[in-house]
Amino acid sequence: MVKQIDFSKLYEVKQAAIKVIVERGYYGATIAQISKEAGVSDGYLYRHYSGKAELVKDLYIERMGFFQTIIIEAIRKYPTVKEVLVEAYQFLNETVREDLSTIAFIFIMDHDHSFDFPDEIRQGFKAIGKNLQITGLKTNEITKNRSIEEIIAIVFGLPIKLIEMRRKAIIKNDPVSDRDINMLVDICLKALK
Amino acid sequence: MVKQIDFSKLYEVKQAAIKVIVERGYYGATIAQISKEAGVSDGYLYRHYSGKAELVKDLYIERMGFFQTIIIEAIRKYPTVKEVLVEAYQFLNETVREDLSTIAFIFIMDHDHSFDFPDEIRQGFKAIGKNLQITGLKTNEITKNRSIEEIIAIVFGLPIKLIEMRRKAIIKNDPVSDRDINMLVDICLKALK
Amino acid sequence: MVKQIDFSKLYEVKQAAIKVIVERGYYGATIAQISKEAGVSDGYLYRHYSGKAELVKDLYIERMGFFQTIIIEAIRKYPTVKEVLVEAYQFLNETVREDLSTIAFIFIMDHDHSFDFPDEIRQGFKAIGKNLQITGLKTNEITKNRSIEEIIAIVFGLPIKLIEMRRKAIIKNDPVSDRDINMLVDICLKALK
Amino acid sequence: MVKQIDFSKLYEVKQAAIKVIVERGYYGATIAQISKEAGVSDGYLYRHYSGKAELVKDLYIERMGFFQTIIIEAIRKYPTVKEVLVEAYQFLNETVREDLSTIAFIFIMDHDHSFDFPDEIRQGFKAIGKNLQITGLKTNEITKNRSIEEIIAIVFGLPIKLIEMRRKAIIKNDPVSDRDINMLVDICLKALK
DNA sequence: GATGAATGAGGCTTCATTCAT
DNA sequence: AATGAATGAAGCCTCATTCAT
Repeated sequence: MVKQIDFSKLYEVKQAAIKVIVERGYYGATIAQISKEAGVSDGYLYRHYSGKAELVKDLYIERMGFFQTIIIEAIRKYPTVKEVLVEAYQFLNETVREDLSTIAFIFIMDHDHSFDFPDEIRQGFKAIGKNLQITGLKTNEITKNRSIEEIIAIVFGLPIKLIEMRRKAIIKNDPVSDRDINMLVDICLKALK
Repeated sequence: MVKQIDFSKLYEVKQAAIKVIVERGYYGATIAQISKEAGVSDGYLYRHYSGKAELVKDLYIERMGFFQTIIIEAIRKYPTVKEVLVEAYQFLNETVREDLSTIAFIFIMDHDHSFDFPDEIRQGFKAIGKNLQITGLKTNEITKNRSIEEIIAIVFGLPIKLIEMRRKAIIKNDPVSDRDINMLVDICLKALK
Repeated sequence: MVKQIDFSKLYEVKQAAIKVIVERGYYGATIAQISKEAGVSDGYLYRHYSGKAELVKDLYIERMGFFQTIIIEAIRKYPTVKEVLVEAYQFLNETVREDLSTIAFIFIMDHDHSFDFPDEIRQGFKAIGKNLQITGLKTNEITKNRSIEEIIAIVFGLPIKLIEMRRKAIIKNDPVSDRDINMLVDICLKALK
Repeated sequence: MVKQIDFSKLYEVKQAAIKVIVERGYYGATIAQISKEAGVSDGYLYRHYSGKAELVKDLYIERMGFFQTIIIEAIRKYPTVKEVLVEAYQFLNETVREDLSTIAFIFIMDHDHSFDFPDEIRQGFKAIGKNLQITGLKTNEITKNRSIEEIIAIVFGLPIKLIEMRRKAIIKNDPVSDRDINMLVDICLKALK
């Protein structure tokens, strides 16, 4: 009756899903584990989603969409690409630091080829690329030779690769630091120019 | 007098594994699908590998290791980072064009949190980073502020992200072209400097 | 409000397991056969046991343990070995007549070299042997030359062999009768003296 | 061409089969293991037997039949049941001591309900029972109340149970000794009378 | 609305058997 | 005659999903 209860339960389910998926991967995560972690029954989830796949897709859209929104708003707010990048990477780092698993979850789904990549997220990246390009062209931070696709590759490819390398301990496995972020911004700006 | 092992079958299995994993992800790929695709029996695989995990790990080491070897040899052969990158990306593109899925496969396993990342590949990346740095410092193509980790992130993060974006059709889904490669080399060199 | 565990189903599974194992041996019995015989799904079993081995071990402990309990209580209740044996063999015959296969099942597992013999059952036999000896020495029904081990061999070896012979139809395959039991008691008492 | 070679190979296969079956049970023993142990190919066996089941059945008949022959000959040779039993149990113990696995193999198959018990072995037991009865009635070692079935149960049930108990270490797990055998003979004679 | 007992399709793997050489 | 590479049926088990309560 009272929707509040629902939403908090649903929130628990989502958090549990992220936690378990990060720990064991999408296929390794079972409904039973997620339900237990969330303190709800196995069947509960099916009252809100058609199944595991839908839950995860919704969750991906919600979290990745939020991240995209942050960036889009940063683009609106700041006049330079540099400021946008700093804001975006700071967010990646700070806001998400207390909840690192969300970013890990996004990564996992992002690279799972069995995951049906949502079109709205695709459109979001396109929009970010376009708007970054517009900003960059105005401020001369981005060369006109740089395509939208390249811009996205640079802006997202570098931090993602860095985080991945840390996870795999290629060179070291420290958490990403503020210094790392500044360096990333630096590299991106050079690559964009 | 005795039936000989048919190595072409093994090759078929590997190709099939890559194909199916690229289509459906590691967990989404089943032994039955791989076997069917390869035109062998379900049991065949187990005469050569202890299981699915070993097949995939071996395959990853084989393919990623080959790619690393190409780069390491390019570093030995060429005096500039630019030439190394052109060679490496050309390889990525030409040699692998007829079998683009190998790159996608590597990418998938690369980001799979349940995949036990092979140490020899980790060491390979480290070596590539170090040697690229040495070359780059000599030729002034790489600033001394760029750490080995950042060099690897740049050199591998960008092309991989581009390929991944093409797969997801973020902007377009054309195969990667020579023009794309030249641009990638360009961006990398800027980012390294 | 919630579906209750249907314990009759669990009972059916146990009975089915015994039936199928008696028909085809431990390894010859498949989960599919047991499930079908019990009228439950293949997966049902795994909600109660970690697997086939655990089901069977539990079942063995349950049934053999019950039999041991009967004997131990008979020893407490009756002052002579003869009365204990009559009670025990009657039980073997009457209580178990409608479900003779339980004895066969116990026998199968008893002789299966891959079966991890439960220590509690081992201890049960030891206790029975010791207490029978004590009783028998008091009543002069057991010679002091008879070791505990020999007592157990006699008391359990004879009826079990008889039942086994009936199964294999060495001489005949009638069910064990009251007359058979009296004769068994007789033989045991002679062997013990 | 030379049959000798064949027979020695076949002998190796049989010995290997026994060894592996004793180690891992009938189902646990694989053709691959047996072949490897025997130093022949997997396919070899199928040139002499229709399959695993036939190999094992033949082997059982061969070995159990040999044991039965020993007893039957002992009955012919000796005028008293006691002497027969001593001979039989001695054989069980001494002759087989150097090849304990044969007796273990017989036991395993004997108690495997998936094993199709060979009729000729059944007949062998019947014959042994009958002839023992004839001898025992003559010498007064067996009461006329003792049926053939009971005689077999006593004569085979006791040593088998003892050996089984040793295997399971119910009381102790020493190998069966000469003293044990004398005691067994003693007990049997009492039980038969 | 919520539960969780029960289901059963489908996954991985084993291994007796076949048959080209 | 003998081999052993290859097969594929069949086993055990998992887990997303259903539905009676």
